[in-house]
Amino acid sequence: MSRHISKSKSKALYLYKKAAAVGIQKLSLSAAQLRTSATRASCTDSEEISEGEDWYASHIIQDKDLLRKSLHNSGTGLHVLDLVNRGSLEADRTLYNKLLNRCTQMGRLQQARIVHAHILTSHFKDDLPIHNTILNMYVKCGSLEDARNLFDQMPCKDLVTWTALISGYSQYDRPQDALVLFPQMLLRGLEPNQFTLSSLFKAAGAVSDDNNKHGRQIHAYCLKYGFDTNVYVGTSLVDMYARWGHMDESQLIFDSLETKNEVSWNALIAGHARKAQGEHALRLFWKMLREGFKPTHFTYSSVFTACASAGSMEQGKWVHAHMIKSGAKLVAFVGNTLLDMYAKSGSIEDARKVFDRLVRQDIVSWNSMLTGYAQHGLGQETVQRFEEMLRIGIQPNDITFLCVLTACSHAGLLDEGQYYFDLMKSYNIELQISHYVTIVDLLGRAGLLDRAEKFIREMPIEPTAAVWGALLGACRMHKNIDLGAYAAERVFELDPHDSGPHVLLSNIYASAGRLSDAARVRKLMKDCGVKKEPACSWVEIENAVHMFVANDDAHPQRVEILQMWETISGKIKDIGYVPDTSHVLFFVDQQEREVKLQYHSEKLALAFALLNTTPGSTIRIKKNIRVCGDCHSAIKYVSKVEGREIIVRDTNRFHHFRNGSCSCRDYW
DNA sequence: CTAGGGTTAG
Repeated sequence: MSRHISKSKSKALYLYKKAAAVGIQKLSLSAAQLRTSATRASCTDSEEISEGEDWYASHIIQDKDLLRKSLHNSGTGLHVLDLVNRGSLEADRTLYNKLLNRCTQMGRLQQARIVHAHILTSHFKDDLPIHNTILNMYVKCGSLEDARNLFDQMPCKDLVTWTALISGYSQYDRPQDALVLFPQMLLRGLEPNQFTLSSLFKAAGAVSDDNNKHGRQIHAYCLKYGFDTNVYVGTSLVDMYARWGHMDESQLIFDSLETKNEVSWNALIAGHARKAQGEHALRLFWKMLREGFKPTHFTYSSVFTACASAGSMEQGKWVHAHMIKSGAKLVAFVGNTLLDMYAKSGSIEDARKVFDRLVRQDIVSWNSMLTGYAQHGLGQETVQRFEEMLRIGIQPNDITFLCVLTACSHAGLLDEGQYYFDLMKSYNIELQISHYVTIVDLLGRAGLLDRAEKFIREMPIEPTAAVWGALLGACRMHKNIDLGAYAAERVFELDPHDSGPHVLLSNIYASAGRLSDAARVRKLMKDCGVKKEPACSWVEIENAVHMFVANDDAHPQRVEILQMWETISGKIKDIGYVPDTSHVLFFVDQQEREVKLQYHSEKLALAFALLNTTPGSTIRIKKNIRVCGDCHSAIKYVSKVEGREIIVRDTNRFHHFRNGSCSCRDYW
């Protein structure tokens, strides 16, 4: 008996080696690679292999229960192949499926290749379902190269084969590869099913080619064959249109869904959140609850993002309370968006509380927290927390450094900024254009305009419009006309459609009294068809966000708002406020200029907030462009005379006004 | 055997 075993053992080993060799060719692997795979497999699965040896020692394995028990252990269970090789075990479909599933679940590519090689020597070498499973396994292990090789080598393919590869490409961010497979599949006479279509829509949502041709064509196909009633297909359609930014169509498809689930709602809500339509996203969230759907982590994550973009902390708090009641754990993926919501809607303290309560902080949590400190102008705090992060061994990434550099720039920490820029090399972090922009900003804000220009000239990569734009901004701040005009020219060349540089340059001229040059730049901007985004401010009062544009005369409370500003304006002039008209570019007399200034949107929002909030409460205003010098000065005085804390969120930072001064120390 | 939704910067 024992002689028989040893004979069959050597024969099996010979076959296995041959099997591996055949597998090598089919898999386009070198023999060396496969040997490495095998070695690694035995290393990582060493426990199982020794366990396998024990089994071998205890004679022939025919007991199926014992086999099942072996597969219940952790690891891929690869050692059972040795038993097959030794002739102690018959490899049937179930066994191979179990091994393949195990490799898939654990994402073990090396072991997956070994099982594949083994199958090629068995009588399943031409079996279609088994090969589909192998293909799926490679996809789930993240190796689309292995998946594609196998796909190309399969003489017979069915719908599942094609769908598995299409879904692989769509999941791993190769939408074009997924989309080109579809017509090829149709040419071979195969028709898609709901699995194929939902993968294709996911892929199509990630590309926006000419008028989204691919996605729309597949949508038409889908309608023709009636697959759109499937909830997966329907949801992927909702998501596809949402990713293209076509929220009306997305909503239309959503409304037409016969069956919806929480994923459908999430796709729609996330779409609005991505487009910064926070109010809309929130309305949908409450509607989702009313209709009896249970929010998931995905939902909360999108809703907090929506609140962050809308700056609506009050509603964000309600949603937060709702999440706490639902008993959901504060995991990083959701917690990070919650943290960001508090930071962006003005409460760095609450953001910090969320950070401390997270189940586990990841790199995004740290980055969000640092960004929060940086945007609130807390430069020292940012640097300290960053140092703490390094001390406890958290590996920073490119975004971390961007936060820290931005913080240094905004807080005027010149030396620290340069030090951290150099430090990036020792953390092996690739310097990106945004890091260079921040350094130009850092030098420029500090008034070192020549050094900033020299830095740009010596950059190892080609400067972009953003780099010159940072220099231009610094020139405006320090009123350097010549260099500013030069920087502006570079920006016009590199990005002719941005209104920012035109506005900045005309501001530079205007503040130097060169009003005809200012007007010339304005005219140039108009002639080139460059459009300036209208300036707006928002303020949240009792769960509703109110919007204001400059010189708003359509507002229902218009008269009261203007009266309120008159009163305030008088009060702050009494304690020293002098309207600064240099930020206004119109050819008007002094009196009229002052009128224009008074109606800047943040002033209207502030007056409205003073009318509609209780005395002493904090006022939070959001702006879509930078606050002008005059408004900044006026708000400082208002914070003093009214005894209010006023928090203004700019496009890139926060201003905390309290008792006559601002957290930015007039440096922004 | 094959399918859909979520985070940080600028």
